[in-house]
Amino acid sequence: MADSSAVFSNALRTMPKQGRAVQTYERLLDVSGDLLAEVGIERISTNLICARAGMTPPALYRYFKDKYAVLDALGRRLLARRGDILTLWLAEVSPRGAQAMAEGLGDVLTATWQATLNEPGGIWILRALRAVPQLAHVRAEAYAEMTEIMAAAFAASLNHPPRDDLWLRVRVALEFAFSADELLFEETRLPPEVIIAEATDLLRRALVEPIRQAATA
Amino acid sequence: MADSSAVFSNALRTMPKQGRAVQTYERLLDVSGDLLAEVGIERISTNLICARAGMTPPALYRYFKDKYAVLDALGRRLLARRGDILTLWLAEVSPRGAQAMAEGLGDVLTATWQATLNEPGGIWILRALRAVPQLAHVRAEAYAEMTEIMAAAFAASLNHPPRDDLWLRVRVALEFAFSADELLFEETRLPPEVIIAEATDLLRRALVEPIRQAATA
DNA sequence: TGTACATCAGTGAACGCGCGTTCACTGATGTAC
DNA sequence: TGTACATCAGTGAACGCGCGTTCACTGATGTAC
Repeated sequence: MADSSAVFSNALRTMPKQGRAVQTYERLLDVSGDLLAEVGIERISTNLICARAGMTPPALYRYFKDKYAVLDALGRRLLARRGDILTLWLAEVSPRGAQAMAEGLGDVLTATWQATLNEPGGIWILRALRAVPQLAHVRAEAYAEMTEIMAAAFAASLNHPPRDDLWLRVRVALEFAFSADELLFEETRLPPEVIIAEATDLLRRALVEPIRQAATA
Repeated sequence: MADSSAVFSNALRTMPKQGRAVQTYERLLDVSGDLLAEVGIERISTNLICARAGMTPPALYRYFKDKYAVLDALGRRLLARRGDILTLWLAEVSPRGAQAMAEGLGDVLTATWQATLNEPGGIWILRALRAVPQLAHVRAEAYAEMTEIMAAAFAASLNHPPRDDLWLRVRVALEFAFSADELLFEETRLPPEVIIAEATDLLRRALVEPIRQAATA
């Protein structure tokens, strides 16, 4: 499912070839995620990452061109996982029509949230991607791609509503949906199920129903 | 309108007293915003801010306890301006009922977006507030407060729908609404009016209509 | 209105520290015969 | 199956630079009489 050209940026130096190297590579990313949560984007450093990973700096620079390449790879890895969830879900549910999609909305929101929860520093990676100018394009491209996939799935499962309108509607809905993630991490006084239920309800009203109406009108 | 306890954090060292000092203080914040957009949150530095502002570091440390106090103040200033817009709008429109609020939704979205546009580095300030652990609470508190105000206005102008449900609905809607800002800055291929119209439509369906139904049911 | 003094606003120069990154190297793993 | 060699994976130690912050100071503004 994961397209390797999306997962690995060209900012990488050497691809890990041996099993041991792959472990090192993944470990550096995991540690980076943890540190992003602990010390934040403007305190994290390559030296710190290496120390925490039990390695020396040249080990990092073997795989990553520079500091931003680490964050770039970290972001792509998480976005690819989130993207896979959406793609899998669409493949499963979109042949069954808009009704099924409306009903499954809560599931996919939950699954996406869980993927971010399971990723070391998950939410902090998403936030860093937004806040660092050098990395913003990674998020932008991933979201544009997801919009494309989702709009195509909607168009296919309905009576072909106007293409551009649909694209924009899906784009806005996707942005709304992913901002629910943010809420889930921030608003910890409320149980996640309640927040997800609420967000799902809003999205259903906002996205799915209008499209169904447009299709049957 | 602006509550000074919200605008000025206690991380400030000395309050500016003379007119010249106020100018210096505001100038440091403006420059910080610009630099946030130019070099990003993890490249900005106190030395850089001072150099760009045509001052020396001790001038900055006269007013700000440390580097985070600058970003804290910068964030509070922008959030206060955005909050004022919401408060003013609610005061004007909420006495005229839910219908008027639904109709004015596009206006307040536009005004909030404009406020961020006019602020040096506006969108980058919002992003930085999210991405830096030490600052995240500033945004969280401001949004919680806005939710309170907005929920109160809705409750007052309707037949008192259940308090907790309403709070959550408004909280989610607010998060959605502010994520539209992000979209406006990111998706520059589309004209802003189109994005705002779309976001407004989704929010109307998501927030205002359900509450009206709940109130009349 | 002028002067003496107190307070406010900013400068010049530097501090120690950790940053991102690299050089020259050693040890571990895979491959050919 | 054993050995020789090539390639891959990582280490040790350090570099120059800019970071956040401070000390002791000078100049600008306000205030009392």
